[in-house]
Amino acid sequence: MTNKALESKILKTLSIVPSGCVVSYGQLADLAGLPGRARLVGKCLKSSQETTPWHRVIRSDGKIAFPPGSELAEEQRTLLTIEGVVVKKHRVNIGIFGWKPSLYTLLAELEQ
DNA sequence: CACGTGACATACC
DNA sequence: GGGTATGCCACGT
Repeated sequence: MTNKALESKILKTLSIVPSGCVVSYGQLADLAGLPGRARLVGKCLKSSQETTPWHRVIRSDGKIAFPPGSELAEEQRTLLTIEGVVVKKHRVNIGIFGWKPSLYTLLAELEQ
C-alpha cells in the first residue's frame, strides 16, 4: 500500500463529511482504515487542493489545529461559521457538530 | 541508521 | 479548563 493510496483514501473519506459537521484527525484516519495515523492526515491536508474541505478537520479535543489568531485559524473559523458550525473561543462542540456514527453506514455504502 | 519535527491522541496531574 | 509526558508515524537531515 503506497503512501499515495493512503492519502487518496483519506481525502476520499474527508469528501464524505457533510457540510456543517466536523471530524478529528484521528477519527478521519480511523474511518479511512488507518488507525493511529492522525499525523499522516495532517500531512495530506497540507498537500491537498484548496477545494478539499480541510476546515472540517479539527483536533480530538475540539480545538482548531492552528495557533489562535493565525491566518489559517481565522480562515477555518470563518468557513465553519459559514456552514453553521459554532466556533467558541477557538473550540468546536463536537457533541453537536461532530460526525455522527450513523453516517458511517454512508461511508460503507460508498466504499462498495 | 539515529535524530528532530510535525495541521495528532491519550493518560495523568 | 490547562500543562506535561509518552506513543505514534512519515520525512528530511
